[in-house]
Amino acid sequence: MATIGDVAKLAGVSRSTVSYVMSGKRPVSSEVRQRVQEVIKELDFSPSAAGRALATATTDTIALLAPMVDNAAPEVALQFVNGVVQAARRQGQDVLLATGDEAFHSVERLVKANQVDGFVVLDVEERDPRIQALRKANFPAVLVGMPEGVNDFDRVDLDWREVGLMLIGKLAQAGHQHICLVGTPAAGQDMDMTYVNRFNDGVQRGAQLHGSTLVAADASNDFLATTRKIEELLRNHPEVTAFVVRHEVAAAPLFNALNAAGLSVPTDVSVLGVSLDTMSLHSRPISGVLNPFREITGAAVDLLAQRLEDPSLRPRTVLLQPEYDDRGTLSSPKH
Amino acid sequence: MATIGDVAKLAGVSRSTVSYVMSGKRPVSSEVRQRVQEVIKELDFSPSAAGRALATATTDTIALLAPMVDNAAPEVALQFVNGVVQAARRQGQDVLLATGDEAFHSVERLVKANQVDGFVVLDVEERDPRIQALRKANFPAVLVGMPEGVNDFDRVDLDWREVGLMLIGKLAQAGHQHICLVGTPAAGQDMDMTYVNRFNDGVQRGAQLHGSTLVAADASNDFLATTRKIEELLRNHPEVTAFVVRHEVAAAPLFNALNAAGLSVPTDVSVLGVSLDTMSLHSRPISGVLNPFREITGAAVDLLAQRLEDPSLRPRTVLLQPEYDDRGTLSSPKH
DNA sequence: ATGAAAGCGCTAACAC
DNA sequence: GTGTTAGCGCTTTCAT
Repeated sequence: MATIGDVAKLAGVSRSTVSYVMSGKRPVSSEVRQRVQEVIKELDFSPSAAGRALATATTDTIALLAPMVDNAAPEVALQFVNGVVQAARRQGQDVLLATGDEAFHSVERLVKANQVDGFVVLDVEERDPRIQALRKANFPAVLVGMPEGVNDFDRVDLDWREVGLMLIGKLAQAGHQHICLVGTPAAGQDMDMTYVNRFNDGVQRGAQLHGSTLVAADASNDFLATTRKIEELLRNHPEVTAFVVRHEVAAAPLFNALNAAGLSVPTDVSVLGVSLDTMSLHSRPISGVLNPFREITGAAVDLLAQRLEDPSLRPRTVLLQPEYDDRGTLSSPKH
Repeated sequence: MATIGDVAKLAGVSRSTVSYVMSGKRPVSSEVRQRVQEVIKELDFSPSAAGRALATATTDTIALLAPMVDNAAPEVALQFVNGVVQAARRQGQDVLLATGDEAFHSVERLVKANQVDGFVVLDVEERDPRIQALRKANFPAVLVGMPEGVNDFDRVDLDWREVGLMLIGKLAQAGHQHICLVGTPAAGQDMDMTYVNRFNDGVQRGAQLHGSTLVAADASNDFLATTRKIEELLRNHPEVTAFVVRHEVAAAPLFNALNAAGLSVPTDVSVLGVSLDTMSLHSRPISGVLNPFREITGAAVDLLAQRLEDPSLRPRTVLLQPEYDDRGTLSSPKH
């Protein structure tokens, strides 16, 4: 590979001039610029990342910490990962991916080796150990999620509380009194995800506001087990006329159980929830809100990029508001 | 951050000695080694990735090219990405992730900037442009997939032809004559994925061997559309007694259609396919083969690591053999 | 067994 | 507007 020295020699200028032509950080006469650019093309030169990193103490790479806990919906996780990568490239950044345990343990390592300029933290939990590590390292980072009382980091998320309120509100408005929430905090390891609490908060508050009665059905990533849970609930709570799912994963077993019980949607019962896309892979589409993963990841990367530009920025929180999306799974209950 | 110079000074040795203590590339007296290691601990020193990269022309980072085409099953894609990352860490490598268009266009960029040591290529297609780019760059790479006639790269994949043969064989053995293949090559953009052709090959060959009659039903990532396709097929081909799905994504709409038609599995019809895990998220588990994503990604990263050690290695192909997994969705057809 | 010094490729402060 | 040069942090050859 050609180096900046090769370019300089062939163009008959100094290496710094080549550097300045590329960065534009100081004026270069147009003839020289022209000539240098030609040589760069000719030699197919592109600066070595390592050389640049060493000189600037900057890598143009961000780390993406994505635990991808088993319990979370894999299709959702993938969209977030993909969204971050796409957004990062738009900012001229590459993405170093850490998953599983590494997502939790690599902060120190990456910081100490100066391998990345900043972090995007996915699946943030309350009292997340990564927050401590990041704080200690005093390194640019943005959290996707809203751990309580953490106001020294940039945070981005969907306003899950508002989602809960909205969904219950819609159901109450349609006349539903007895609502089943599929996927309770007790359901799995994702109970510590910040969004779960906020969503449940919104749901509780909505029920309080509208005088709805709530019952819960556990959901897991086991189709059959979840189906059984819901069938059990249908037996024990025949008064339930509506279901709310926190995400699409629970939709397939829910429809499966409803089907088996001979209940049709929305004639007999209504189903609302958060889905990933307008098109559904694993069940019929449900009314409710679309997860704005593109907006979330875009905002996260933008916040991080701004912070890299100006580290003194004070922390900001972006709370995206949900929009209701009608897919025909909501109607008024029969009497 | 401390540098190697700080360590050297504090330990009263030269920088090279510190370097050699870390690398073990030349003997160091145990007293000196001891002392140096203490200081390293004390200063919490860890070598700068950039400095090391510049000196060694090595980054300890591999690029993961994961197009994540819309059509592919996202949960499958995620497992592959995760698998590669985990395996890479075991080899002491970090992973730079490129998705979408970037997965196709970043090869030159990453190679020229010397940002990575090698590539893992996911979702390989026949006549994949990345193969050309990689060949031109003459850079270490391993393909997950088996493009025909490409024998100058390491390749790893499940033996999809054998999968097709096995599934049809199982069905034929149970007495099924009329089999529906859900998700044909015509179904989507994934028609160029190398595994699709090989799977279909195996299925065709199996049908030929056992004298089975095949019909095809298109599957897409639209639940409702796929459901309709299958319902249509059930009407037009009442003789069909068994279904084969290429992956779980098609299972949910298939069961949905079967349900609606009042057909139960395996009493009325049998269902076989490739699933991701023993536990199913979106439908009841199906008999067939489990996608050995962990073995595939592990082998891919191992091959790459070996090639990084010794670039002169001649290209190898690893074809993992499928194992049959019984989940109770296969039985003999009624007469 | 250890040290001195060159060099990896780049940027930027300092000349002019 | 351009060139010279020091230096980023590390590895490794050459001396001793």
